[in-house]
Amino acid sequence: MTTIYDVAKRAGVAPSTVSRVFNKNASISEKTTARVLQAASELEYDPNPLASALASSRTLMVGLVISDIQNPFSATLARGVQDSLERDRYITIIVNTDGDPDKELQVLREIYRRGVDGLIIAPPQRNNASEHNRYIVDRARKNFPIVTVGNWLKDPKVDFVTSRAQDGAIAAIDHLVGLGHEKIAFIGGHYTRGIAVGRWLGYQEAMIKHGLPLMLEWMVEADVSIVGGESAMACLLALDNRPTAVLTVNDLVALGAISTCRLYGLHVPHDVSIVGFDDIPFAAVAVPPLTTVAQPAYELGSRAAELLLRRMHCADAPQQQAVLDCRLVIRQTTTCVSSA
Amino acid sequence: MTTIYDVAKRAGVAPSTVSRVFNKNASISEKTTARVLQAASELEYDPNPLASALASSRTLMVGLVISDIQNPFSATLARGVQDSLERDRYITIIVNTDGDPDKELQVLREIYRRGVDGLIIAPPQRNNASEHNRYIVDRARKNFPIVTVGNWLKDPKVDFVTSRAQDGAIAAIDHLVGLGHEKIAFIGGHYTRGIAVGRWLGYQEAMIKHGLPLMLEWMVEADVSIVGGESAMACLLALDNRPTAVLTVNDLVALGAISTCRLYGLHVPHDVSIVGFDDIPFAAVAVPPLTTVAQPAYELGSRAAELLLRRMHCADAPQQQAVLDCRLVIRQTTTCVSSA
DNA sequence: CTGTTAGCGCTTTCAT
DNA sequence: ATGAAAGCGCTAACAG
Repeated sequence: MTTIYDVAKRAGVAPSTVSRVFNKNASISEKTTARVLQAASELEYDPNPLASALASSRTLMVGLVISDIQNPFSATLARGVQDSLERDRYITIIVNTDGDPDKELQVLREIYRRGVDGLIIAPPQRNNASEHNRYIVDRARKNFPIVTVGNWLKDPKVDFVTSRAQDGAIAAIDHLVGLGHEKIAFIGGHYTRGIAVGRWLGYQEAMIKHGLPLMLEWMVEADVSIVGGESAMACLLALDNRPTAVLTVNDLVALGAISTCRLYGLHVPHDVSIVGFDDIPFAAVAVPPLTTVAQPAYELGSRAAELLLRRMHCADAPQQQAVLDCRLVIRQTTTCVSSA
Repeated sequence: MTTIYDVAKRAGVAPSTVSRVFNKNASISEKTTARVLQAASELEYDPNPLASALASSRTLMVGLVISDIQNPFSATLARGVQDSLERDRYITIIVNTDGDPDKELQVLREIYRRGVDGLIIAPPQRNNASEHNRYIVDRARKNFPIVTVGNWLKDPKVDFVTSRAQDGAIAAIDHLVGLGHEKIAFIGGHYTRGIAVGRWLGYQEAMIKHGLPLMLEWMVEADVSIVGGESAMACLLALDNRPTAVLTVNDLVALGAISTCRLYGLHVPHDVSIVGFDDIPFAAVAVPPLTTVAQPAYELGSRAAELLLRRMHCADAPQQQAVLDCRLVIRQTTTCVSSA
């Protein structure tokens, strides 16, 4: 293991000079720089990140908190984060909360004490009074860089990026209404989850706008997974007053819902129209190809990373935010309401 | 920030004693332990992992090298790794290689110099003479804990876990032959990729076993993605002598292949039977539901983590390995060959 | 069972 | 522009 001292000795300079050369922050003469670099390469010197971290309290690590990496949306977002961050030599530590508030707080703590330089939380829990949101805001107020995705914690120290999911949901309902649907249900995530809120609101807003009834039995909470979609759809189909169309909180749920329809001998879209959310890669190759509200998952991640980088450079910059558009992708799970 | 010295002073003991209490490795009297713990909690002491890492060269971090977290198989495997590792307070650093050997070597280096305590590589490149495989084996021989998944580097210092993918591929071909197919193609990953090799071999072995021709034009390499499957299938369909069935290297490719079939007006399974590999969550809800060789992705990950943990505890344990079974899941993308 | 004493390898004032 | 020196907070011999 060759250290900064070895290099210093060989180059005939002080250790601090070597440090400066490698961190290119102070001004060092061309000549010295060259000598140091020469010595370093001869000795195959490789700076030790741990020592550096201890001395400077900068680790070049950032934490990414998501609910589950197995969700394609999260995975794509994670790639967006990682790809942007690695250009600046940061590594990303991904932790899963499984949507459990307790676990979220726990991983948040763990990752924070590990000394990450910043945090991306996608999405944070929704309840602003909750212990972990207080935890997050506390850190942010102490100038610890945090950006949230999909849900803003309403504190000027917390940067955030989000998509216009609410508008996306409205576009979906508009589309459905345009096809003649009036009995439109919504399968949402558990209401406490942050990222789903815009979808709930968009659904409700659009229904009201069109003068359609907001029926409690048509708004069902589900796990945001294939299985969750399956059982939620089963509930809907058990109703006397069945909806003719349903908007779902994400594509996984939509796929599950379609699967249940098939199980019940119902044809999608002729008997039931279904709209998903996210436009994960499988949406396009599903059968029928899924009509869905596309969210820019990768870009949400990369933008979050960019905001975080800027914040880490400059702790007292004004609050940052980025809001990206969603886009309704009409494929083949939606059609005119049947006259039956 | 309260340090180990603060706690030591308050408890009236030496710093090293405090350290011992927190690492529960040495024997400390009940009484002292209690006093230290008391003092620590009063001061809200939280050990600094960075300092600990520098002093002990143990970081409680392990690296997980995969090709792409967006592949559901990798994502599930990653959860298997993370869930097992976090019980022992390790964090997992996930890096993607995108199947690029250069990138693999680069991330391997980066992660290694960060001081991870061990490495899981899933899968490593196949070429044993390649620079990065030499790199891996070198580290392992110097007692750096490494376990590979899906491909063994043929060195006794490298532990590994794999699945009987070859048997799985054989079972798939047996199934197809049982349905009367003789013109069976294979869409594989790029041949240099590690994990795909067993599938190639299984396909070939089974074809030979059944006395069926191994035609070059029926063995096509593709990106292991939906898009890769789409174009590979297009190649197959452009052939004069079209296969009636195809085994694919994974479900993504299978889904892409099915999509292309539909585009060409071909019915799956009546015109073409398709078998996937992995049994990702989408396989079951695909239409038609995908016949596929299920791999225990999560368990591959968790077993890899277990082997790694053991290896990290005991550097000179004998070589470890775990081989898990695959299982053919027959759904609805395979049927008897049509007499047409 | 516990204390003393050196570091781990780098950064960072403070000088010059 | 560069050097000297004092840590960052913890661990690990070694000694007793």
